[in-house]
This record gives sequence, C-alpha cells and structure tokens, in this order.
Amino acid sequence: MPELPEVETVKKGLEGFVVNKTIKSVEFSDKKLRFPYSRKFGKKILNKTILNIDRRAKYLLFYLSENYVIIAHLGMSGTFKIVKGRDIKKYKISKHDHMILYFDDGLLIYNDIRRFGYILLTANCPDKHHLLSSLGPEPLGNELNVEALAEIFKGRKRSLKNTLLDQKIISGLGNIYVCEALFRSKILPTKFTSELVKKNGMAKKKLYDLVESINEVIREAIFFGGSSLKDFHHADGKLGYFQNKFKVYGRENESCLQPECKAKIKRIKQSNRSTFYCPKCQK
DNA sequence: AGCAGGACCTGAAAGC
DNA sequence: TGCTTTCAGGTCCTGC
Repeated sequence: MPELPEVETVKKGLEGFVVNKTIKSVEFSDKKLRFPYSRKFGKKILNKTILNIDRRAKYLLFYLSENYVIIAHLGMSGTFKIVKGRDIKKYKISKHDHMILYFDDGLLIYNDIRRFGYILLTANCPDKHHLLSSLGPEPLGNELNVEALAEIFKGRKRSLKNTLLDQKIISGLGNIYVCEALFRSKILPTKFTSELVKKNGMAKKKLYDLVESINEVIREAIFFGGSSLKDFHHADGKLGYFQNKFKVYGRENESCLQPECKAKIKRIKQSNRSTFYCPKCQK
C-alpha cells in the first residue's frame, strides 16, 4: 500500500502517542511476516523506551533507548493501530494483528493482511542496515539531484516507469505517485530512461520537469495525509484525502482532466503492474 | 550487468 | 447463487 506520503502520515500519527513510552510487554502472532523476527526480538525491546520515530523512504524507524532501532516496512497492506483509554481493556485481537506492544496506557498494534511487511530489530545506525544502505535519494528533503540522475539515466534502456519504481535510484515512490508524477511532467511512462538525457550526458528539460513533478506530487500528498485506498488509514483510523486528487491513477477510460484534452486515460501493464497515463498529454 | 517476471500472501470485486 | 479469475499501494529472488 504505502508509498512515501502514506508512511510519513503514519509516522506523524504515531509519534505523538508512542514517543517517550516504555514497552512493558510484547505479543506476536504465530504467523511469519515477510522476514522472521530477529532473534530474541521480544526480549530485547522489553523495558526500552521509544525515544523518537523517523522515516527513511518507505521505512519507519523507531529509535529505542540503549541504541536499539526497530525497522518497519508496511509492505502492501501493513497498518499500525493505536489503542488507548477505555478501549484497551475491550480490545479484541483481530485476525491479522501480528505484533502488539503494550505500554502502561495504551497499545501499538501492527496489522498486515498480506504479510508482505516486516519488523526487524537492529542497533545504532539503521542507515547501515543492508535494507537501507542501498536506497537512492528520496524526494523533498534529501536533494534529488538532476545532474546525478542524468548520470544514472544515461544509457538505461528500461522504461522510465520501471526506473522510477526502483528504490535504488529514487526511493519512496510507488506505483501511484510514479504514474501521477509522469502525468504532471507530461512524459510517457513507456519512454526509455535514457531519452531524458542528451548525448553529452546533460539532462534534458524533461528530466528537470520530472524531478519538479515528483517533488510537487509528494509534497501535496503529504499535505493531504496520503491516499486512502482499500486498507490504508491513519493510526487513528482517519482517512487520507489525496486519492481525490489523482489525475490518472485508477481512472482507466475516464476523460483526461487536463483542460481542452478529451482523451481517455489508458491502462497498460509494465512488468506486470498497471500504468495509467493520458496518451495525448504525455509524450 | 541490467532487466523482466515469478513468488510471496489475503481478500474484494468482477466475470461467467 | 456460486465458482473462477483478476487485481491490489512492494520488493526479493531467479534466470535470461
């Protein structure tokens, strides 16, 4: 499910509740997530205090006392739930709850229907963890450098859509925001990646437009609290609103929203995943 | 080396 | 109505 804006929204929803709380007990379901929990996970985090929550690309990082760090990835269907007050006692563990952290005055629950997500424990610098160390720069804060991208794009034959989904090149984007960014920058998703670079290795204008569109769409999506489709909701159960702003994603056969353009949005498959685009606006 | 496709899961919706 | 197929926000792994 969650791309950068959704994970950022989850982070914001959690930090007000869990920061400075001490983990008094931990409970796991018997089902495995994508990766098994690291050894003695439950024992090691007991009585540790959550000092801070951060996000790197689509990963959530919980910094604990004594230098432990929990790395969480939500996969396609992972969600965190907060339970507090009088709801604690009447909380019934539901089918896809996989980990429950107990605090003195609340619960933090990781629920994941498809179990593509995972929760790992590491120590000290999570950036050095192999899952995070190979991530490319992310939109917004971490400068997305056009010149550096041009260098990477040079000579790449695969489609631009697939390149943008590659977390090693740019991290944090997923299927929705790649489609939306390509629409905003008027670029065809099927273009060869190298077509955004001139022969001398310099970036073409389209590459500048693309980077601007990526930053813009991610910034707006964060502002609207991410996109709520199917199972995504905030930690407090509220919904994001950005799905109402989609220009192409999920709009197959509907009219292009660009004024004056009457073309129908097309859906194609690239590497087995749906790509939505306007055949008239995007070139 | 770079890339596409399969695999990993569950459940909702569409198709027949 | 009920069975089958397709689809979903991700990414690791395999093999070409």
